Amino acid sequence: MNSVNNPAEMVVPRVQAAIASAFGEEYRETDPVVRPSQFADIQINAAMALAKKVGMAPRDAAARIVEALDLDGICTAVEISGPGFINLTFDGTWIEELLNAASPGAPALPAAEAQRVVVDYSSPNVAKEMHVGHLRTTVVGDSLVKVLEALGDTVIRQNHIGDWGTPFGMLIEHWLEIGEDSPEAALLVDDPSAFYQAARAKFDASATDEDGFATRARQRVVALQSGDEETFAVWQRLVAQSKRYFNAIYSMLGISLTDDHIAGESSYDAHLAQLCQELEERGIARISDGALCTFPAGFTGRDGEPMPLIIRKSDGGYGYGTTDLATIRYRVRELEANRVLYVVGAPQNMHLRMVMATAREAGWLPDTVEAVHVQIGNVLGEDGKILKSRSGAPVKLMALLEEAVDRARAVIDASRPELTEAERAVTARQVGIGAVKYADLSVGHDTEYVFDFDRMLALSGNTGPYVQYAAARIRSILRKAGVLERYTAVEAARIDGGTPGTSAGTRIDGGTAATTAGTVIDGGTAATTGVAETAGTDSDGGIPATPIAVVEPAERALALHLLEYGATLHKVREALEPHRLCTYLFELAQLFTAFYDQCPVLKSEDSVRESRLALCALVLHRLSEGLDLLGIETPENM
RNA sequence: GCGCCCAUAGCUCAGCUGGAUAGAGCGCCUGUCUACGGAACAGGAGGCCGGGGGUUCGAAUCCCUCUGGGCGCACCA
Repeated sequence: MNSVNNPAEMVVPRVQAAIASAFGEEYRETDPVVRPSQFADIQINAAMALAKKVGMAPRDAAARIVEALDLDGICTAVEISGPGFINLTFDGTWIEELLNAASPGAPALPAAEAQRVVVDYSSPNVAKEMHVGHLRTTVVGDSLVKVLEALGDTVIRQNHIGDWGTPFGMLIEHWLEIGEDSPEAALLVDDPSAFYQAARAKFDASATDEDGFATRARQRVVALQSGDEETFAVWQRLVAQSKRYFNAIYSMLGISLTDDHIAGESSYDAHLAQLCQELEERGIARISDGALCTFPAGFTGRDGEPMPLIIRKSDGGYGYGTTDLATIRYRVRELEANRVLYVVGAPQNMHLRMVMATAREAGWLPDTVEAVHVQIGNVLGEDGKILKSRSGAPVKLMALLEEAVDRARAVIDASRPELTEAERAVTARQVGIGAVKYADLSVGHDTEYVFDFDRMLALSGNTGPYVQYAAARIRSILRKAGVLERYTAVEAARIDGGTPGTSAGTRIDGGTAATTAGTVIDGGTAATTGVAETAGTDSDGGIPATPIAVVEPAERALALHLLEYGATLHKVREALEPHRLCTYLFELAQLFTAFYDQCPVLKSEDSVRESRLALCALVLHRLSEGLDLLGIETPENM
C-alpha cells in the first residue's frame, strides 16, 4: 500500500478476500482491477476476467464476488452493471475518517523498498549557453529528485557538465589571449555562447596557419590532457567562470543543484585508459578502422553493419562514449546506485542505450540495477522547429526567464496595484518562473511541445499560474478569517526559512521524512512531518485538528481527490512522470474552485465554517506541497 | 536501410499501464449569481483516437502492417 489513506488501495485486500472466498484461495492473488469510475466512486472489473477461468457468466461471477464482499462501514452502495462491473459508492463517514486521519501530514508512505538513485540531469556545457533543452532536463530532473526524496529514496544528484574535450584547447587559448579580466572574458558568465563563438571564429580563421591560433589550441589540448600544471590551472579558472553562469540560472530557477553535485566529464579522465584496456583485453572491444570500439548487440548502422560505440579514437583520444562508460561504472561501483536515471534529451537515446548495453556486457551494470533514459522532448518554436532566436542563434536562457518574469509583472501591476512594489516583484518572479517550469513539467517529458508565453502564463487552463492562483485565494480566505498564521505555520516557516529551492531540499530530507511517515502508520496517530517539528508547531503540522465534515457534493469530490495524493506521487516515482503531479494539482485546483463557488466558507457559521476552513487549509497544504515537489513556489498574493 | 519518439476536438495537451457513452483547457455558443479575490461557476456544440488487419468478453491503449511527421545513426559531445 502506497498511501496513508487511499480508498482504492484499502478496498483491494477486501476484494481479494472476496474473490478467494467465492472461487477459492488459488485466485486470491489475481488482480482485482480496481479502477476509477465515471458511474460511481470506484469500480471493480475483476469479474469479467475471472468469468472464463471459473466457468461462469461474468455477471454471475460479479454477483458471487459481491456476495462475499465485506464492505461494512466503507460503502453505502454496491451494484453490478453492464457486463459485470461492480460499482462502489463510498460511505461519506468513512471518507471523513480517512480525510481527518490523513490531515495534514505525511503525504504518502515511503516506497516499500527505498532505493539509492543517481539522477543525472541538467548537464550543461562549459562556455556554452544553456538552451531550452537544458532548461527542461534541469526542471524535470529537479522535480523527479524531489519526489523521490519525498518518498524515501536516497537521491544522488549528478550534474555531468561538459568540461572536457578538444574544444578546451581553443577556449583556453582564447581566454589567455584576451586576458582573464577583459570584458570579452566576462562573456563567459553573461553570454557564454558569444565567448564560444569568438573562440571558434578565431580557430576557423587560423585553421591553415601553422603558427596560428588553431595550432596553439591543439597544442593546448595536448598540454591539458597530459597534465600540464599551468594549463590545468587556467582550465580550472575557466570552468569556475562557467559555474557562475550555471549557478545564476539555477538560482533564478530555484533549482536545487549546487557545485557539490557537479561531476563533469573531466572527473572521469583518469580512468579512461584503463577502462579501454580492460574492455580490449576482455574481448568486448576491438579495433575497427583504427578506433577502439564495442559493438553491442542489436545496433546496426546505416549500411546494416553492426554499429560501433567508439571508446578510443584512432588518434588515441577519448570521446563521450568512453566517459559515459566510466560514469556508469562509477555510479554503480562507487555511488552504489540501484537505479540510475538519465534525464537527457531524446536524441541521445541510441547512444545511451549503447553505453548501457556495453556496460551490461562488461558487468558494470548488473541486472539488479535499473538504468533508465528519461527522454526529454525538444522544445519547439512557433514554427514547429527547435526553438531558436530570430537570428538563428540559440535563445539566451536568462533573457527568456527575464521575459517570463516581466510578462507576469505586467499582469500583476495591472490587476493588483494595491500591492507594494516589493510584493509585486516577488510575485512576478514566482509566477513567471513557475509558469515556465510548469510548462516544462505538465506535458509528458518525452513529448515535444511548442513554447508559448501566452499559454503558459494564462491564468486559466492547466498552467502554473492557475494552480498558484487557487492557493493564493485560499490564503486570502484564511487571512480574512484571521487564521492564516495558525493554519499555515508550516508554509510560513518554510518561506521565511531561506531561499527557494534550497529550502525545499532541506525540508524534504529523504530519510527523515520516510521514517517519520513510517512511524505514523505504526502508531496510527496523527501525522507529523519534519516540517512541523522545525516550525515548532503542534504535532498536526500546524493545522488544528478541526474535523472536516464532508457533506456537500463539492466537498465530497474534493475530499476524494485529496485522498489520491499519495498514490499520485507513487505513480510519479514509478513511471518517472512529473506531469501526473501537474494533472493532479490542476484537478485539485479546479475542484477547489468549484467548492469555493458552491460552499460559502466565511459566510458559514460555527462548525460548518470551521470545517470548511480546515478543508481550505488542507487543500492549500497539498497545493503548496505539490508545487514544491515540482520546484514551483506558492505566492502569498497574486 | 536501422533505431527511438510521435499521430486523439479548430488549437494545445491528458487519458491512471486492457474497461462502460474517449476527457481537460483555450477558442466558439448559451445561461447563472448581493462578486468569502469575476482572472468565477453551470451547461452546449465540436472526434471513425492517421488507415487497415489481428489478439481479447472488451483496444486510443497490446501485436503486425501501411501512411505521414520529428530526431538519431564512426572518431564533436
